[in-house]
Amino acid sequence: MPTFQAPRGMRDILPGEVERWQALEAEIHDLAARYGFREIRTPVVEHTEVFQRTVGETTDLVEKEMYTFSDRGGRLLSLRPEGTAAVMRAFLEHGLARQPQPVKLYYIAPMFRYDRPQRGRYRQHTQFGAEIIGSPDPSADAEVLALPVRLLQQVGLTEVEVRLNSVGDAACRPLYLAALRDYFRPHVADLCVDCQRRYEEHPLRILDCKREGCHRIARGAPPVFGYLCDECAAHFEGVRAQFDMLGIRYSIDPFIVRGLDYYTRTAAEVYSGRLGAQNAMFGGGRYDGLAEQLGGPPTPGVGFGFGLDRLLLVGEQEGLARPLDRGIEVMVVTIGPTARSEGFRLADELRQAGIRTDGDLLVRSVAAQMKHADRLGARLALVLGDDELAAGTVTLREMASGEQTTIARAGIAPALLDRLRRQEPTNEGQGR
RNA sequence: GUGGCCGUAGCUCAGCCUGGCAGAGCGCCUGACUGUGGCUCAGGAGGCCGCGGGUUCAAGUCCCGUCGGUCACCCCA
Repeated sequence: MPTFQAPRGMRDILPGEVERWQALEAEIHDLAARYGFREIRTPVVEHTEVFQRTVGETTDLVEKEMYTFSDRGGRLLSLRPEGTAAVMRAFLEHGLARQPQPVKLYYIAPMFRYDRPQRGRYRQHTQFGAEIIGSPDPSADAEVLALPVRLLQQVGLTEVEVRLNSVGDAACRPLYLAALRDYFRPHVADLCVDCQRRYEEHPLRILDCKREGCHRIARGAPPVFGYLCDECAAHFEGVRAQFDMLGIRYSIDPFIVRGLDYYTRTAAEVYSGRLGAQNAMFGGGRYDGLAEQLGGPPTPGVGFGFGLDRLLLVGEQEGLARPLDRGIEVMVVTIGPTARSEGFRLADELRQAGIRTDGDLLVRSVAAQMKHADRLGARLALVLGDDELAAGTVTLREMASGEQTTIARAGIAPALLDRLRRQEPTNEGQGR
């Protein structure tokens, strides 16, 4: 038994699984570029306040899920639990408002939350997120949210439905909260303890409660739509119209509330039936007040966060195409010390020519080297012994057929390259 | 943070109920006459039975704790 394990809720991604990540990440970079998004990388750690002031003091995320510590200089820092606040911080810090507007940014980055781990919920997970900062128009909402939808379709998950809602803005939300309090007031005693607290702090969240009792009461609550101000109502209509235009399926769900305080107007989520309890694939929305909460000028923004660990879990269950691993193509097999040393030169030559090549690092017998070539899935073995050295040749063995030919040592790299690329397996050579 | 279930070799698991020498398959390594893999055969390495404590003549097996995983709650991606 190893003495150490990875920290709870965190895991190693080993060869075999890592290829899925690489393929997915490549797909995302490509998708984001096609939609005109540029990548941004921010530190894994931020000043704790960045999240406290934006995500909300009373949210679970800030209240009990952050990895917070003070560094040796006495600064209070946190591992980032989500991406949007950090991106906005960077936007403000570097004056990106002076770049051509709107600014379209995306990231693939690890997030940290001190949760109780289970399948699909990790203390370190990776999110793909994108933000459009600088446009208040509904088309911006539809355009960022199209990204995760297209990604899902692209990886083969076509049965996805976006759930949409509007949570109002600074103008109309207070009215709605008041209306909710009015509605829940006579029911407070019947709500769960959490919701009784929510009644005081954030009655919107009661709508989100999954407890049967609370849910039954919440079902009778007045829907937000009657309370949206004209601007918010128009915005919501605009987003819907854009979704229709793009042919993106969605449903209206007045119970989508989002667990982060910075959201205004648009709120969106997508779930998967394949994920058990941890079923949210992505969530997002508009956050027009976020920049001001960070001390910046009023700046509209909209974005989402997508859980890639969960996407891969679903993809695995759906049996989606497994990316080819980049195993070796050629194994150099040598006999005797002189050939062994020459074999190193040969292997390196092939590698520089672009061929995935391996050799013997254990001074093994020819049989063992051949066996190793087979285990690693090499297509060709190049046998090099005293005979070949003397003749200036190499014995080439097709592993699949066992067919052997003698070829010249000189100019071998181009010859092999041609041979390998000419009769590539049909599904190789695309999508990287 | 709450409750349930589960931790035995690198992997998948049997053994636990009913305490008595730690096992299988796969994988890994070596060999089967001189320089050739896959199939087969033979051999080998590898386990503080997650960790700690308790009960017992004796604990992988029973009890408690703890760490980790998992399911649900909660929360969320």
